[in-house]
Amino acid sequence: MSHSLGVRQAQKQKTRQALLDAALGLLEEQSLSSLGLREVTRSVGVAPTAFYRHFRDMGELGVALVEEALGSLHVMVRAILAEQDGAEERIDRTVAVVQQHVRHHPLHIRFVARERHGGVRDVRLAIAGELDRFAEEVAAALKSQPVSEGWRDDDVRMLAELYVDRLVTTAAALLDAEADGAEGAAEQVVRVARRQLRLISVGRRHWLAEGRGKRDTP
Amino acid sequence: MSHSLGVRQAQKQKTRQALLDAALGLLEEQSLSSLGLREVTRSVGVAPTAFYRHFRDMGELGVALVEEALGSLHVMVRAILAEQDGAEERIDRTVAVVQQHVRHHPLHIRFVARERHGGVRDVRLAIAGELDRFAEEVAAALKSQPVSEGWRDDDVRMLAELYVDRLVTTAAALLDAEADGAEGAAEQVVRVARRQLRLISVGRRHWLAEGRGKRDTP
DNA sequence: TAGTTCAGAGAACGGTTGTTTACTGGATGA
DNA sequence: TCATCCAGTAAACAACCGTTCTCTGAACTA
Repeated sequence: MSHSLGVRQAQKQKTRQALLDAALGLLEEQSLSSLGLREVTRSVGVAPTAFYRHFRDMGELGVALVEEALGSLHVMVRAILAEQDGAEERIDRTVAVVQQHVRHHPLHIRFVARERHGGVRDVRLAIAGELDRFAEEVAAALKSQPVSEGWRDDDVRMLAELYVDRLVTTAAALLDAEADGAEGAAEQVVRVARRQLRLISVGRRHWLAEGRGKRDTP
Repeated sequence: MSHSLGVRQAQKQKTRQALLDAALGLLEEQSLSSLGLREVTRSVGVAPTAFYRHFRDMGELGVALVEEALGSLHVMVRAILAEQDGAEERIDRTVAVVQQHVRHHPLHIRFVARERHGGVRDVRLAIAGELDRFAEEVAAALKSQPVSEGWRDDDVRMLAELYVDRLVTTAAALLDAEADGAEGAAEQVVRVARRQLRLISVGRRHWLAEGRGKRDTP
């Protein structure tokens, strides 16, 4: 893969990225369905009509932002689950990675949290699809752990979704905590998140002995 | 409390409610920050200026909608937690109540899910405050259960937040499931939610023996 | 009954929006 | 070198927005 993109294509991708960046910045304090095309182009410093050279409408830009924001999740899950430490340490590492991810990409996290149930259909679907893929990866990773021996596949999946939702919620809470002045707020969120994951982990270890059985083996 | 409201006040509250209802309906397919004042009044059939007799701006209407949507949560939690059945049956009842609540007030649920991280600050704060109160009630109810003996207060609170988040997430998922054609989708969401709550419940019962201790009693 | 209050109507304002149409001028490739 | 392509420009459009000001008439109060 050479860097031969041509001056033409290179410049185009440059302004395309500028549009994405400008939109992401403006979306810190409003939602996608209220963000205007002109607002974005004005922020970049190009003519309104230039927008159409890159996106059909704001919805399409939103979908592009989803890929940009959630594409890096996959390397993240691998980084976490590759570790061979104990469950306790892995939980701490997981929360730490989430916290540092929020610190490095606050706007992306904000965007996803906001538009996950937002007013633009295509964007909602894109986020749902991406989170679904993410949950599937987590499920695969969980399944290969010794603790999951004897688990039904859909139970593993159920657990994975529980984890994913918790991580997303934690990320959103961290964002609010770090934004809203209070000093120890972020640390408080981290501590609660750790204990919640730990409790889920405890439930996981006792699932087969106690949680199941009751319904399936009469 | 007599019904002496006066014809004047009665009529005013009537159109105020009409504005709220119309807004809630329009918010099914867009977010609050993109909903226009004129759009709402047009939907009701009154002049745009009449809006100001009831709300300063759309944000204020949004806050009113939050109270309307989340005010009924408190009777809900009491209804669920008042039951004296086993943990298993209580979980099934809880999910059933959530499902029926979603069916009866889909627009309210949609609104809360969407604006919880939406673009209007005051509305976000109102929702956060209401959910906080809700979590506090759940915590109080959990604390009075035998299983919580020996639990630290902030651990109970941590568990309560875990439950509340799960219920909110489940409600939103149910909404999407019932909207998006597929027949068994809602039932699938219900089954997963039940098992997730059950797993958390298992973790809860083994928390003191295994989850704690490790950190606090060396 | 006479005077006051006030929810809602009506018209007008300056400003912003998305989209169309026609254009320019530098990169591109034969 | 020269014709082609195409990212970005410029102007104009009708439609919509939030907000202000003035007015009306029915419900209130004294």
